[in-house]
Amino acid sequence: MRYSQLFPKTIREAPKDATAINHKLLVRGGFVDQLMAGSWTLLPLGWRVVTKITQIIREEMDAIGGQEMLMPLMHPKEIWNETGRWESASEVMYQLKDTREKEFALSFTHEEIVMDLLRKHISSYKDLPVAIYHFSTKFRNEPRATGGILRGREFLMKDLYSAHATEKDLMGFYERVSEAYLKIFKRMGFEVYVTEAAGGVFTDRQTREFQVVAEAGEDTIYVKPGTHEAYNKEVFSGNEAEFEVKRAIEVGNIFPFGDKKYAEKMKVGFTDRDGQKKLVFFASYGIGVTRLLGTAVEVFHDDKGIVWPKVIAPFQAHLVGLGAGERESGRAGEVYERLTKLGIEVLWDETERGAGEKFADADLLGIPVRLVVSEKTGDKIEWKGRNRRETELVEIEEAIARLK
RNA sequence: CGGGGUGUAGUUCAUCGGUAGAACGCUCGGUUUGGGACCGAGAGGUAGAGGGUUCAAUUCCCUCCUCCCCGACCA
Repeated sequence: MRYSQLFPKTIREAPKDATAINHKLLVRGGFVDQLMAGSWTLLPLGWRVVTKITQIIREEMDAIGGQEMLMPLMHPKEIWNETGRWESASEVMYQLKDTREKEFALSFTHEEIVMDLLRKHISSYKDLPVAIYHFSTKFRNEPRATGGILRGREFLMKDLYSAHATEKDLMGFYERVSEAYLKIFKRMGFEVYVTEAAGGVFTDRQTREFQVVAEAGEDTIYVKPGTHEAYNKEVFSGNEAEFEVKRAIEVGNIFPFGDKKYAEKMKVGFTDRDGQKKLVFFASYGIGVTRLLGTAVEVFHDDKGIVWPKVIAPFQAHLVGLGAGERESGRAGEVYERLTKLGIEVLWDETERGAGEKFADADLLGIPVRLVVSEKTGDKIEWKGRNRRETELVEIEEAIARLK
């Protein structure tokens, strides 16, 4: 990608009202654009990062047997009435009418929709278990959208739903999902804790939250030093002296509903091997995809900009040509062509701007490796890790080899 | 929803009862090229909306709206 063609360009100053770091840096870098409170466009750079994040999640979901699909975002009132959530969740649910006065909800979750699918397509114990997931937009009537993209009224989420013939099978899978979630967040480089928490409008049962340690977090968790034992402040009832208090961002949540909460109300059953009609055991599992984007910026940045972990960076290398001789026809162009042909994602700043501006942009955008070609580099190329201070001069072949 | 703040050029801000100005950005020309470089020229505004006071309102008053923060709320 040539910087001259990238939409949009970086912005020098952060929006005046922005206080959250993810808000300032993502807007300045041109990763996101705000339409209104709690509502954001994922611009090309931001979408690249989201694509990386969703791919990591997809790999781990598929690895435990999840099947990806896509469900609608506009739901009929009737299906929400089946569980009573048209009323009980009305505060978070956007409800609307069409011109014929038919009532709809904009999706804030999909349990009811999945249950409807299951009762239509599941009839035997042989059809179970099932684990289905999708990435889609969630609409939530947040009384107060805040924290940049961390809490929106419209955001991307991965939600997984599983149905099982027995509670034992459900709990076994629940643990597998829990492990997969930890793997996902660790792959992204986060310090993550699993906490028990309250289920809100989703369930009366205790649920499990995945908390990434970050100052900007809205949640307070108690962590036992040297262990993975952690509790959300909401449900903590231990000896505070034995724990460390940390701020954290909730990036995932999993709910083992069992056969009562949804299956009973929506009559989702199957015939077991003993010929008996039984209800399915059900669970749902969510990861806030756009929240992870914001969380990454909150956790990985310095005073100059973002420092993306390699696995979710929008590009792997930021190539900068300095001086008139290093633009379109120069060596920078050759390096760009070679890297691109090898399938390495490169952002090439081939503009006529000054070095300072280009470097400032490279720091802001946070691509893991900065490559510079200039008079000073001679036949070689300058390599600088975004998380390093020092630069090094390496052979072009060496740089290419490292990026492969 | 309660409390606080905010709204003027694309952005960040200044101004002030007498019809608006800077910086950055943008356009054109030129000089530059290792940390947001420089010179010259230029475009760009219904001062959030509505109402009121006044000879005159961006400025004072009222209402509404926006966005941000705190709280309540929250997979």
